[in-house]
Amino acid sequence: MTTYYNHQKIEKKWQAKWDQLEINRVENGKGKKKYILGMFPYPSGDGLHVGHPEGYTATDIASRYYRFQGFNVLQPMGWDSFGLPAENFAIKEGVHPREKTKENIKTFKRQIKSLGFSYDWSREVNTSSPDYYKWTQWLFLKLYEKDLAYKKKAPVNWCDSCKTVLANEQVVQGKCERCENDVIQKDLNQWFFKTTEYVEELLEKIDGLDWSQALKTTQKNWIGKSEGARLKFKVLTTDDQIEVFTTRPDTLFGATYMVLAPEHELVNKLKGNIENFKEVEKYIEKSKSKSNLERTDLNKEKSGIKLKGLIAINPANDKEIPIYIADYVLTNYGTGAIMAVPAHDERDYEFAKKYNLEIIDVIKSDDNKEELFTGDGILINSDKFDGLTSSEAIKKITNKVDGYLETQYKIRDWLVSRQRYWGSPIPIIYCDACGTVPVPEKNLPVILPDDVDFKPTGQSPLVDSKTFHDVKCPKCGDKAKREVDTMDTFVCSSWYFLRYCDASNNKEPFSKKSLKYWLPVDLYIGGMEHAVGHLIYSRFITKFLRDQGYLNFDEPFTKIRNQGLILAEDSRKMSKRWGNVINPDDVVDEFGADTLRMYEMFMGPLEDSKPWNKRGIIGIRRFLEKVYKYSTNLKEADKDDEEVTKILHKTIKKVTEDIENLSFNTAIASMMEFMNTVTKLNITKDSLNKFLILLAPFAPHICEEINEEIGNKETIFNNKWPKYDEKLIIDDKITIAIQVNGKLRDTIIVNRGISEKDIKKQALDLPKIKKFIDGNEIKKFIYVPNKLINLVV
RNA sequence: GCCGUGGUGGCGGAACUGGUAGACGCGCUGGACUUAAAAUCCAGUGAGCUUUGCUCGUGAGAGUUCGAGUCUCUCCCGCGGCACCA
Repeated sequence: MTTYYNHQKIEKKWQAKWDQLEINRVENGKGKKKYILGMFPYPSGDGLHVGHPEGYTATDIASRYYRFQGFNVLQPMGWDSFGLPAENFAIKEGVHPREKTKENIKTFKRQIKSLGFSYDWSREVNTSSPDYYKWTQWLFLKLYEKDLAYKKKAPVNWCDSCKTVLANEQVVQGKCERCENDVIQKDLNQWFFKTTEYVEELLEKIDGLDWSQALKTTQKNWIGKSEGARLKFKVLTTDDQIEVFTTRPDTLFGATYMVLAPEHELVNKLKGNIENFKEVEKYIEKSKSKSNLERTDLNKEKSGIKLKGLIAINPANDKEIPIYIADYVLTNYGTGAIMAVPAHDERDYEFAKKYNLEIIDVIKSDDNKEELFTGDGILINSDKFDGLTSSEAIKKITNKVDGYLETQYKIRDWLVSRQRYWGSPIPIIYCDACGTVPVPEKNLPVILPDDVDFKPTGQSPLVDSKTFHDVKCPKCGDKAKREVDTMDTFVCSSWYFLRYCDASNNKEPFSKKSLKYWLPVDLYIGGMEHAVGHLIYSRFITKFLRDQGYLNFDEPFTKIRNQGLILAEDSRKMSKRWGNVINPDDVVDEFGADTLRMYEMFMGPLEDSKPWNKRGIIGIRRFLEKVYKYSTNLKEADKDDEEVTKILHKTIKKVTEDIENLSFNTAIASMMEFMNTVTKLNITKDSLNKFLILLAPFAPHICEEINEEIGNKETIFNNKWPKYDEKLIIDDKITIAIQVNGKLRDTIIVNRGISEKDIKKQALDLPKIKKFIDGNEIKKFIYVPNKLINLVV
């Protein structure tokens, strides 16, 4: 490729100059603000992926644009640098995770810097540095103080390949998100954050946010609210009761049997009453051995076993009904037991058919005579409740049987402890005498020790560290032991956006004042994969800190956009396995950062996934060459002719609006149109300057270079964003489309504002139109001013 | 299954509240420059046909309308989320 401009030279030159001028440095509290944020990367050993520059270019364009508009813009960058890959690398290669992480960050930083993003690097954060994780530990202590961090023995997700527990959010389709190993359930004593404390607010406030519908529903589904009632069923000849949660108390008269989860405590408690306990035990063993995936496989036939000798009483009609256990009932949702209404629930219906159980219709379906009807309707066979609608009956029947209305959620508390090394230590000490004792704030940070063996054994490697593990109790001074688990890396990333506001504060995690000025984040761009993890956690932490008086807003991220995946040329995901990965370094080398930035923005809408196309990059490079060539050879006009003025103002308008809407692809298209128009013409230097400012957020290096070459003294980024004049965009001559019966037949050019009478006359005089009307009577004449005419004959 | 989202040339994609479908870019075709090529520049480029022009055309089918890529209904397909959640 011939190069008309030397991108390697000028991009380096301006990056150094901007650094030297510190033009991207921002101060707290100066004028109107924008906080524009891209999700900080995990600095992996593979280096930057072309997906990173996509989101980061988008935030950079927005940041530069708002600076041109006079805003004080915070656009920071940092490293989400704790985590498993560095530790696994350490196990394999014997390099300490700290060293490996340091090296990776260095590579990432070089790569990111080569793209010319306008970050304020003085605010760089690094979650694995003690200056940072000190405050992650502080956050833990604050949550602990308020009982929102607690330790509990519970069935948890365990990945036997990663040798650690996982949060629910890290289990995808029953598999470990990281290594795709089957996740198994284990009863372990683990630390949790009580996200459920804020569940109602987390759900409710989603609607008010400027997020994509997809993101909103994903998060709502994850929270999984359902409203229903809690009802109790007596178990005959015992003092026990079975509690169930149901969303359909209106169908209670149709409950013909009950089902317990195999793990339900009553099964063991009442084993003396169960005549076939041997068989039952066998069934329980069998379902325990099934993986999560098997158990939740929808296609499999339901199985279960009757608990012989146990009879429950339907509280609505005092009927005796049998009790089963079946693994289609989950132990960790609701009460782990259900009332089964086969006439009005698909699963119960299937089960009842298989085991020949009674089916009683209690809701009249509209018209169909099917046995199964799952909708709402009018009650029948329900004694005095007959004739009520479902919604009326829900309350009344619940009241009658002394139940109560209840809301259930799918979301669980956040499991935050991990049995691995490369994470923030949990600031807790266990003392035989005093119990669980939090590390006093003044003793933070609890430093991650070096005398450990990284080999994962299922216990945290910190267990082996003499310097770390054995400690004095802060309360009584006796021998005590530290908590050896570390925190989930998502704890670190749940508050990093706060730290940027005050990144070098060593007295507190952030000053209230700095948060008050910068937050909430005005625009947050990142991948959709964080919909249920990071974004829920950050919202939870924000609400918690608000309630503790540290900040004064409810939601951290007012507006989120999720950049789409960049696929490989073969439309598959880029992957080392397929050998189709594009390295941004190569693209920057060959075409330059400006070209890469603009190409990624030109590929399509930000939120769509789109395939890479090597040829497509050339189009952008050609465009930039054209701009460079044209600008540096410009024969200045004294005055712009009308056509130039018009296209310039049109372009200003389009680019301005498109940046605000993050429609970067069409903004670029309009700048190309501008160039296509003016290359044949001479324009004034003033107009050229304006155009260069429009382009500068997209291609900062080349615009800065041209700006200098055409004799402007100051950096282009000291300018104001150009304004457009709507009046100058309007054409005097306009093209009117002429349709006959809705079909385009001709167009005419007329003066703007022509009267309906005049244009009708002109239109009817057109030979083509005459031909189509052909003496027929005109039934209707439709005129859309300055646009079109439709003649109906 | 439920929820969300999308389906437009050879390709990536444009089209504001219904109003000239295919902007912009890639590719392709022809031409200029060149010994030649690359690069660059100019022209063309949805399909079909009986080619001054006409017909068809935005996943399929119906509807509303003077007029539908855009609105309504039914269906098909892709992508993403949840999924035996009671």
